[in-house]
Amino acid sequence: MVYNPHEVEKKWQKFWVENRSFEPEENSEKEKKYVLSMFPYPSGRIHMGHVRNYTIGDAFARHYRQKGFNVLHPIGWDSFGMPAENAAIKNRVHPKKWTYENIDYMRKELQSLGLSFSKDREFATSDVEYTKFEQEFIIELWNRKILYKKRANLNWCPHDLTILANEQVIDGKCWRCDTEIVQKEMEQYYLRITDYTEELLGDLEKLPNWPSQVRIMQENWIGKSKGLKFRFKLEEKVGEIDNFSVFTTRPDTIFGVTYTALAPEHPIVSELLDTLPEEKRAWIERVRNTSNRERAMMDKEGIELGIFAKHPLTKESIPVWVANFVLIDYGSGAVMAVPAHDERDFEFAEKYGVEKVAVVFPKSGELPKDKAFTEDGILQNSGDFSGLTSSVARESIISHFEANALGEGVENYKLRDWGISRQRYWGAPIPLVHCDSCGTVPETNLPVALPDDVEITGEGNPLEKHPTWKHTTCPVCGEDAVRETDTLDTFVQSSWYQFHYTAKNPKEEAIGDTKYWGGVDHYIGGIEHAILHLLYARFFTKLLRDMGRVEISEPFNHLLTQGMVLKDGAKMSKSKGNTVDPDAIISEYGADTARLFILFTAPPTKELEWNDRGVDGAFKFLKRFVAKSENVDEVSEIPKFGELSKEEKFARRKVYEALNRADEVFGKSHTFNTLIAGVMEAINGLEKQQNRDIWTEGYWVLLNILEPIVPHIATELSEKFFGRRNFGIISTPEGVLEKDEISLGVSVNGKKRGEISVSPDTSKEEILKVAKETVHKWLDGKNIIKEIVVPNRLVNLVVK
RNA sequence: GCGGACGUGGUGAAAUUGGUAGACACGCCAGACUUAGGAUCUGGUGCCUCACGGUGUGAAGGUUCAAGUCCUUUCGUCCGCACCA
Repeated sequence: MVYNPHEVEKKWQKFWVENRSFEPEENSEKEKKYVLSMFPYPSGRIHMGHVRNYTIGDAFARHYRQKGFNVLHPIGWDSFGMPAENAAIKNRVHPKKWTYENIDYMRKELQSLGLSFSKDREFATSDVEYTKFEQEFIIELWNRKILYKKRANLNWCPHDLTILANEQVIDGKCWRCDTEIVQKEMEQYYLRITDYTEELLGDLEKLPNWPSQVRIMQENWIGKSKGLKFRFKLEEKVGEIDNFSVFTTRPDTIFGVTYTALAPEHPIVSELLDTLPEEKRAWIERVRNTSNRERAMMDKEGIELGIFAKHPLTKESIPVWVANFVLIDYGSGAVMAVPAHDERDFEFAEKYGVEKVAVVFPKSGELPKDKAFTEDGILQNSGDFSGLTSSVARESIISHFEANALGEGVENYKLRDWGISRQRYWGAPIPLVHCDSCGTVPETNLPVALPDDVEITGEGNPLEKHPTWKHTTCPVCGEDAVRETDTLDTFVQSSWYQFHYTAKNPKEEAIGDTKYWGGVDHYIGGIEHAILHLLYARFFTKLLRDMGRVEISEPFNHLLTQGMVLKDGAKMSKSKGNTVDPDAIISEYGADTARLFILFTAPPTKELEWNDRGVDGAFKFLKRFVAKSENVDEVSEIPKFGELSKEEKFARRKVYEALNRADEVFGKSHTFNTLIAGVMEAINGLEKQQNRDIWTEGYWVLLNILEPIVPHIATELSEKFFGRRNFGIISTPEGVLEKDEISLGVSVNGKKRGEISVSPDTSKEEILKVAKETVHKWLDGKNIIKEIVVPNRLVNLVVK
């Protein structure tokens, strides 16, 4: 038989579509498996990263179907977002048209890979039905006060009249028009993710099947730190304000405070602004207009406000500064500064000649002169706390503050509330209406759909500029009112899409039977989503749970983060010109070759270096495998065997070892490369013998193993020889894995000196006898002082 | 700076978790069969050595009968976060 991938692949892809082969069963008694690869953004064409992502997921899905599970393996489209608007600007094509044409094209591309997706459950997040369900959630979140409005500083491009995300600001300039970005205070919508901080942090421990790397990244992102929060009383009131609070993780250094510093946005600064000399005011304004990211690159700078606060313990007078390194949205936007024990404070104090007071000293050695001593040590010059170690002092000082009502031990987090409004057209409208008499109220007539007749120029928000869209009536009082023109961050859509797939009709139901389908059993995607998407989806799951919509707290039971696909050592990208087009590979070699290469070349979590020769090797393997079918007979069950030769037994053993490895690989290690290697070993074993029954049995089993990996050719061969009866659970015959003879390495003093072959039931004494004969040359004239026999492994003789 | 991962042949990688290092492939070498086929098949292939043998998992130590695997130090590569008080 000659391998003709294109014919075979076309045939089975057609068959699968016509037979609706991959729809999950309803009301099934079977155990479920939910396999999901992260859905793609419909950018136009699939790339090798997609091929890898969906091949891995498909292998899981097909494996579990064979094992008798009811498998949900869906696909959808993350179809809102900026690229559609950029395409609209560049090519004067409507975002909707561009998006849905891309989806149609990419759907065909994915189909050509033979992926076993449910057709019924496919949807795009820009579908108006999806928008409607999402808006219902958003309104409930608004009513529950999880969604709220607040003013905040944002990156504003004065030319394009739009807010930019941090990653769209390049060197302080707009990525599109190169205009200097300013910070603009605007009203934005936020989701109160900080209400769930502790749960998001604590539940990471309930995710043992997530890579620890991802859990650690989320933990760092949440950024919990423990410390002391206390107030500095101002010596004179500023307006109505007579104090400000600070947070420190180093209460043990509190006697070393020589100044305090406020963020430029701090209320005290705003209150004093008009009274300050022109140059100081200008400096504050300038820093306020600088993004956090840029502030981080600036030198430490500040100005003295001319006001003083009282140290809570020493009662000394402490000057109050404004500094560019103090962030308004962490802690309370103010810090106590200890230049002797903090690098930033040190740098600042050096620059402005502020005094440094050392209060923590190293347990051994000298205090450094040219830098801050930031490690723990022993306290001195610290009143009653002198002599304590830093860690003890931290506890005692916090207790002292609490006992005297001066402050309290608190936990602080880096995680901020999630800003979800975007001033863009191609997104889900926030379904709120602003009414002069009723305030901001939810729209009752959902969905709030996007208007089609828009002009997209990149300047301003097209919804804002639309002549009629935003004008509506108040759903409460019926008077004229204005729609919210912000749309939702696209991460909102991808935070709950995994539940939408459980709906058997995605147009009618937001969420289906999650009692049955529960969380995703295998979630596969790129490590680049380690924080944002995966954190937001975890958050949204908890929200939906609290709204009574799902029964679970975590959406993804098992997470597999795939490595990147590289070419010539670098990530494939158009700008580098090192891309490999999946369509070209499929038309040259077929989908099965592409799938086999991708799974064989590297374990899925590692980077995969694309290698044309390797692809060729995968193709050759399939060709050779198909050619070997000449040794196989058509049967409807596995042949039975009597006495077998050594080679025949070896071949059978290799075949069943591969079968057992399949369970290990799909269930635990996910190293498909070793599974394929096992299949290759089995074929090499089969080739060393001529028994047609052994070949037939081997083919029966190996096709079963290979079907999740190379489904088209495996199904074709299975149909031809076995009527596809071999796609199910195959048990391992008793004794087939046993060896007649085992080989043991023989070492003397840990160095390998020989090898022996014995039958597995050979006694330890006999093994030692043979071993000693084999390596007698190394034993002559020496005394054996220890004999170690490791069953099935080796013999080690220790001599002197 | 902080956090994490990883260093094994010419290349991609294995190694049942402390037990015969380099499975399985790619490449390369030799041969066979062919005559234009994406060829195929057989054998060989860590390094040094004609060989006996020696040596070998980034480097250096250590623990152990035994270390790619555990510990210490060190060098290098990659990733994430980064003025978080």
